[in-house]
Amino acid sequence: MGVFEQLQERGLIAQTTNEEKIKALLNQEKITFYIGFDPTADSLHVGHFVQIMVMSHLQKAGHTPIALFGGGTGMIGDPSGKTEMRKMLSAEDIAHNINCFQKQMSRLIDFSNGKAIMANNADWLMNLNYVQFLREVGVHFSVNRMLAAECYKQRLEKGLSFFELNYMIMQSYDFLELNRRYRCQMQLGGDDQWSNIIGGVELVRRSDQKEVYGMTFTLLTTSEGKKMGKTEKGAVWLNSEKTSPFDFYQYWRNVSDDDVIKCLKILTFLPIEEINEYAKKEGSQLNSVKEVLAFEVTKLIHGEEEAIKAQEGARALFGAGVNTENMPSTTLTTTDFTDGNLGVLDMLLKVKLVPSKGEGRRLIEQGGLSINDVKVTNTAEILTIEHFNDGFIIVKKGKKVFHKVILNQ
RNA sequence: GGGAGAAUUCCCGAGUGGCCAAAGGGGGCAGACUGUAAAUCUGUUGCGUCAUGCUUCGAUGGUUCGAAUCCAUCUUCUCCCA
Repeated sequence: MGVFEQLQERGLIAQTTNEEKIKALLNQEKITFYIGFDPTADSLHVGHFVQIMVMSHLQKAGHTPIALFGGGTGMIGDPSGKTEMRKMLSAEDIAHNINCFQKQMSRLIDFSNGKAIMANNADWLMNLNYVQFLREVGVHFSVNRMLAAECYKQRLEKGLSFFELNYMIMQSYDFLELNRRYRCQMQLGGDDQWSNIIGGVELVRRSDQKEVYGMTFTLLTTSEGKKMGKTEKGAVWLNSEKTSPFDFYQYWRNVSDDDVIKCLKILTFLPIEEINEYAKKEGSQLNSVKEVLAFEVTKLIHGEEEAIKAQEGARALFGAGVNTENMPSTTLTTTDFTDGNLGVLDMLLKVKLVPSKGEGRRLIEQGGLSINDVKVTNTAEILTIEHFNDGFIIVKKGKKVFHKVILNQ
């Protein structure tokens, strides 16, 4: 089975510009392909993870990935599917973000010995001559067709600036440039990038008369159609400082039944046969499959050691034993106390379990807070140093959020 | 350049002088039920030493006993004409 079929079987492929040709290329030749990443934050998130998995699959099949960072396009921001214009990032932010991306990506992609390439489109976009660019590249684009593109429709209702309309052209130009520099033959991306990818494919054909290809993958959405990897607190990040391995693990541990198999296919390297076995399970049996998913995904991102820690931590909390070792924690010192006392509400606020005292109060009133397994009923409850005789207390918020509060005397 | 309209609490969206911390929905949080799932039901959702206190309705000033609601200026956005 070729790598194309593998990707297909895992449900990764959404659209292709020419399925037969791409299949032949991927299965029989060694090609160079690229995926673009917009440096809008200082960490990759789950959405990027899918792209990286695909890169990795293809790299293992002998192809050469180019990770293209949008240092230049990031100066504009992709309007696709957005209802509002993105706020502009400064050049310094972008450089910093790219740096962070590179570090994280190196975990999953082998960049040694030219097995993969990193590029930054700022290298060619920033020095473009406007008139020359319009003459060479601009002539190949039809505004009529661009406006008809699905991704701009939403924006047309709310207003779209010329500034943003150029995003597509710049991304297309990237393909042309990468084709010239690295003989890159294929662009991959999330399904929301389809319009932009086609733009590039057409530009290369018109400008250099070369045949190149594009392919998109399924966006990782929940069964309800929402983008996956978002929580109320924002995105689920791959950076352990922004999303702890424990929380990361818990995110996957808690996906809904309908999404488990899909996630296993897309986000892990488990053999498809094994996944198909899991897919036969039903009902509450699926619960254990979620554990597999959470473990595997955490292992890929944070390493096996962290994954084991997270798993043990979670099992201990939700199971019988009391293992508090790997729980998220906050350390307080005696200076956080006044005369050896600390109100529960203040404590909750200090460890950021709650954004305001009002919310903490409500939490307690509704019976959602326990300390060391004892339900807190009084909002005015005072914690003293004695509560920390073991050196810490276990705070449980709701059913799933555990936090260890350590006292550093 | 000319004309019309809009800006409300996390989001959508009511509210057009006091009864407005502001309807309703979404989302969030908590409780019940469960499988650390989904669905459902219930409560809750500006801040506070929470008993009548404080700060919110694009910004700044003004009118008034009293404004999210009226007036002026400004900012941003949408639409129509050029």
